[in-house]
Amino acid sequence: MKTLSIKDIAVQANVSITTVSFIINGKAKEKSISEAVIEKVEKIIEESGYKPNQIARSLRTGNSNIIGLIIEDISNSFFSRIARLIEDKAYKRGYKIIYSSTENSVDKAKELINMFKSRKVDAYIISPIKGIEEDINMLLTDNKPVILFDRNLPNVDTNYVGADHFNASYQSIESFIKQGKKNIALVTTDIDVQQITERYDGYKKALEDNGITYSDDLVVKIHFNQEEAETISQIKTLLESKKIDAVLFATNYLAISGLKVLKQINKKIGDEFAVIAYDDHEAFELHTPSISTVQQPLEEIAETVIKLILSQLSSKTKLENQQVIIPAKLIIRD
Amino acid sequence: MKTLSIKDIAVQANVSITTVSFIINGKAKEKSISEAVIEKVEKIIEESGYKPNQIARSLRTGNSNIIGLIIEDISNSFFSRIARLIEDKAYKRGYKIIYSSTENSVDKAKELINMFKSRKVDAYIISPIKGIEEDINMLLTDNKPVILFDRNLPNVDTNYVGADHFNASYQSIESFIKQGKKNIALVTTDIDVQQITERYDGYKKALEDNGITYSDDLVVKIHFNQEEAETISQIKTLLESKKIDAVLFATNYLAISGLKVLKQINKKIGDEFAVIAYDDHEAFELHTPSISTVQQPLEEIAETVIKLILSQLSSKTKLENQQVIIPAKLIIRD
DNA sequence: TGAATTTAGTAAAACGTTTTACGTTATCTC
DNA sequence: GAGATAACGTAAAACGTTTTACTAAATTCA
Repeated sequence: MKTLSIKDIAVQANVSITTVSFIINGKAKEKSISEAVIEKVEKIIEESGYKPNQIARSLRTGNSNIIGLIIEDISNSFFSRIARLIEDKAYKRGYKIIYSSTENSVDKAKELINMFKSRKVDAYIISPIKGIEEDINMLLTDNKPVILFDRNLPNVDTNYVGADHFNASYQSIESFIKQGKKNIALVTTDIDVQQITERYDGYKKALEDNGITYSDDLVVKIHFNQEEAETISQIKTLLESKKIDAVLFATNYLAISGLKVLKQINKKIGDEFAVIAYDDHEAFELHTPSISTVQQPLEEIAETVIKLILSQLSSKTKLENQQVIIPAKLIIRD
Repeated sequence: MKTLSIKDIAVQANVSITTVSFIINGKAKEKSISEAVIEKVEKIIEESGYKPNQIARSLRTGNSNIIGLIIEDISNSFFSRIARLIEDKAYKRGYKIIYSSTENSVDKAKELINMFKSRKVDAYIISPIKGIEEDINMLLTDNKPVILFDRNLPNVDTNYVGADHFNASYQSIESFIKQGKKNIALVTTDIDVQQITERYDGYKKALEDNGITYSDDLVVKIHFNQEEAETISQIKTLLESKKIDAVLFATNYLAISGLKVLKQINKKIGDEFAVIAYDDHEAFELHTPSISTVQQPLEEIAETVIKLILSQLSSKTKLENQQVIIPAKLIIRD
């Protein structure tokens, strides 16, 4: 069964292809097609179930109604929740999402950008990594809307939406200090992206401002792509050997590993020892005791990203770039 | 900056478009293009950074190297983990994934299938819902490979990959019974999909086989799209009022809500009261005490799905449909 | 009434590829 | 040395749309 084309409809309705095209695209009035013809054609389209070939459309118009979403890892709940929200909102406005995970590999990220480019996606939503600045700049010279989120790139001049990582981290540490904690550790990753370094900077600054000397011994940087067993053993070393009385985990998956360690070594969270995790996770609320977390405003981030994209897509002229920083919320539990 | 086309390359190399096309597609040898020309053209392509326009390619060839993935909800960790695995494996074989969530809406599912169709995706991976049988059958008459996973549709004759939900459920209940439990509840959803009814049937059969009378009072079916607060209150009613000594939760998100209830009403899991959750979740291992779960073989499911897809895509003839049922694993914790 | 305008519609080019069918020359075979 | 084959390559159609520039008839206007 050959699939129908606009030509088949035209033949059946005994009008030209052009006329059908105008009707499909809602330009019938403007192009002064008579009511009678419009109805006839629409009826045929309806009955035959004809659907325009989007590929041909894209080839001709140069756009696709598709937005490309590039994230670190769709199986991380932070990203999958954001993806769902973005998908949802985009869908309501007639846009589809293609997504892919970079797994923090520069090569894969570059490849993804290329693939999206050759598929003519209309806009890009990227949670970027260092090393792809040039590729992004090429998109920008192509006049494609690009929104970075979660992490910013210093050398790229475009839109950015993200949480205020520095202050969230700062406040977390301050809350530890107010509880009288003195030996506050930080478990973070070694990937060199802005939102991670901000969390680190917030940690450091909060200590300084409160007269606590920063010590490298209390910070462990976990290698991104390693096995969880390795991560667990590194965190275990930290938590066992030191007289640490509080820990901030810089990502939710590090916190998960950390909680596993605490269970293994039977170290209890309570008055003697406090924990805060960055990025909420269902496990944290359920944990006994509940784990305090820094909640990113997912809904707001997604909404802002989509709003920026759409306003750019609908505007003829290049809009002013925007940097939207949304406060994160420290949720103290138990 | 206009983007380069194959024509620009041809002009620059002073050969025909055809020749460039043959070289790009590795048909140079076969079409007896000389080594010299090949090298020249490849050099120009390399230097200019030319990338073929996939849209034009798709229009001409009728396929896209894209696989469409339709799932219930990308923010559910079961699906996001499967998606990540599938994406990964597809990517290694040169295929990209477009995904979208149905949110269990028949209309949205139909729309998605249409959109994928008009984008000429090469194959479909679908975690289906009732009501889209006809749409899927149309894909099949179009000779597109379709793999259903997680849930099967009785009236659709195609490939299926999923876990053995009936037995997993049966075994869970049996393990309760072996522990001496008598009043075993089931918390499930009201969506009418195969993998959910199988879990229900396994529950019922295990009770029967062990001489325990089934009671409707011990089963609560949660409406799919409702607010979590509502869900929690329904589960609370169940767990508070009955002398229940064990519960099987039929999905991970129901189990999460259930655990929240237990925390609220301060009911402890232990010798007196046992819990098993379907589909693992990070929260379960961390929970105190750890929660036993039915683990689906994600890796195997993803691998099998991709294997089936690829063998169909590379085969000229229609292959025999396969139904792959993979055992799930009951993990008893603590 | 005849020029101008409006109404109703169409032909054909263009988007960037792949692929079929064909055209030269050079080489081989006997 | 003539016919066949191989080597090297190309022109042009086709994929299914959108859009520009156009035409022919009907209506309006003064």
